[in-house]
Amino acid sequence: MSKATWLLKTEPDVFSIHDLEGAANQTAGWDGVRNYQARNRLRDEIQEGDRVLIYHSSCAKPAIVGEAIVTRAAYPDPTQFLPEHPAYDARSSREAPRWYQIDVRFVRHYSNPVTLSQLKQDAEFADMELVVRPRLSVQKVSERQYTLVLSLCQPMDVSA
DNA sequence: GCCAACGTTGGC
DNA sequence: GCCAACGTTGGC
Repeated sequence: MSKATWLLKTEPDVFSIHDLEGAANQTAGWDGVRNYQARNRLRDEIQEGDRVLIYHSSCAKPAIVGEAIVTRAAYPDPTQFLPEHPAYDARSSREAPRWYQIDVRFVRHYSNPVTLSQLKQDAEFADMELVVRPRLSVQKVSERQYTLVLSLCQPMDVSA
């Protein structure tokens, strides 16, 4: 199975790529997803070893800010069982969990985050989910789109 | 803070 | 199962 690429959105005020980098083992559970389509992708499609682009939303400069890697495939999101937690779901149960999460590990920051504004201006990204369906929090990224993101996220390196 | 887009809920 | 009401997201 070849490695797939995903884009995960997060609000940096709540959990940023810097928080991921600073976490134990630079690894964190991607919890709190409460949308069925996003849940289905987490649960059914994302595999250990897949590549993840981290996107910062609801902030001054919405952008793809770096990369992570999936270190654990889907398992029940424990926050759904915690009554005090904002992501608690009274309709879920440990016998029939409703929500799932994955674990991701920090890989790197982009020296030049790729902004939403850039993506919108570039016709190459016209069919990217981030542009077409911006509210979905777990998005697929094609190989071509990933390659294009790479070409934008760092200064030109002629020695490479 | 506004508001458009869109997901979810619940009455019927 | 439809659809109106309502809630949330997230760019601007």
